[in-house]
Amino acid sequence: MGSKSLLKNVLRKEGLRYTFQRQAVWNELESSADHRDAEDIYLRLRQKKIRISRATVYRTIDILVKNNLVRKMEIGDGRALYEARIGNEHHDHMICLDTGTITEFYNEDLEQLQEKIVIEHGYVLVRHVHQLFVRPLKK
Amino acid sequence: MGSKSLLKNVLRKEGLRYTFQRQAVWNELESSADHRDAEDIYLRLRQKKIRISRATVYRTIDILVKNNLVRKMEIGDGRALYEARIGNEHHDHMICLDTGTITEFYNEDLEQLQEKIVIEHGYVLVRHVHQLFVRPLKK
DNA sequence: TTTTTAATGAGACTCATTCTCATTATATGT
DNA sequence: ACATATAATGAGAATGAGTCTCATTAAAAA
Repeated sequence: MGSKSLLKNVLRKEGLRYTFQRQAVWNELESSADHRDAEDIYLRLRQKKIRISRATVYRTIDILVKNNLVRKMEIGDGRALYEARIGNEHHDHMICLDTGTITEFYNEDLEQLQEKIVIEHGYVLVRHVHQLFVRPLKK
Repeated sequence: MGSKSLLKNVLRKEGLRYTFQRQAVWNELESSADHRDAEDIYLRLRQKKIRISRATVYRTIDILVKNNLVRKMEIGDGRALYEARIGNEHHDHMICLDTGTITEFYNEDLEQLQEKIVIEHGYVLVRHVHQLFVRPLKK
């Protein structure tokens, strides 16, 4: 409900129409905290008997990303993963090379340091990508 | 010369043969400090009348990346850019959204903070991706 | 309701990268 | 040196994520 009007507001603000396909994509992303790729969302919706095409999934995700409802992360294997931003403050990712496990982290000092570095170079920070590729610490 | 034996050593260590195509790719990357993509390297080599195929360029780059002679960075538009690591300490990148200018930066505090965060989560840091997307600071 | 115009779907297309496999070249053993 | 075994290469086909086209469908304005 709240999320329904959230999407509606975004679409209205952008002068776009509210369709059940757009709602379905948003529901799908919003209903799990996972990092999912476009194909995965497409297949799950089809599985749920929702009539939608790949093109619409991609087009809708673009709208959601542009309006900060969804965050995009490129994992380096050619795919992009998406996660809803709902009740989900900013964080970065730690990716385990052994298991593929993705751990979210947030560190205020890190955030401030980035801002500082950028300003020293005469820029303002718009967004950043910060991924730590790790392995389990063995004793 | 020094870089010739550098490559030879890497290939020997990996049990791979030394070929002029592999040398050519390494020369190309090593001779400029730029961030280049595979197609760019391929075209430049062909232009220099060196007989090589795209497949070999990609295959060679993989070897160089795996052996830390070259660093790979994904810029988010589907391509990957490469830069030689020679005489080139670790650094991260600041990418200007207005001009596409890539500025390298390095900050020791940042590096240490990353290590600390990772260890707190029970991991060791293997590598990281840190890109700051920025815009010029207007007065 | 009717009308206008945006959104959708199916599949063609793009573009970076990877794969295949017949041919070529390296390096090892003699 | 020379033959031989086998790794590397090249040409182009294949892949795969994502984008585009355009005829059809459906919002929502009137």
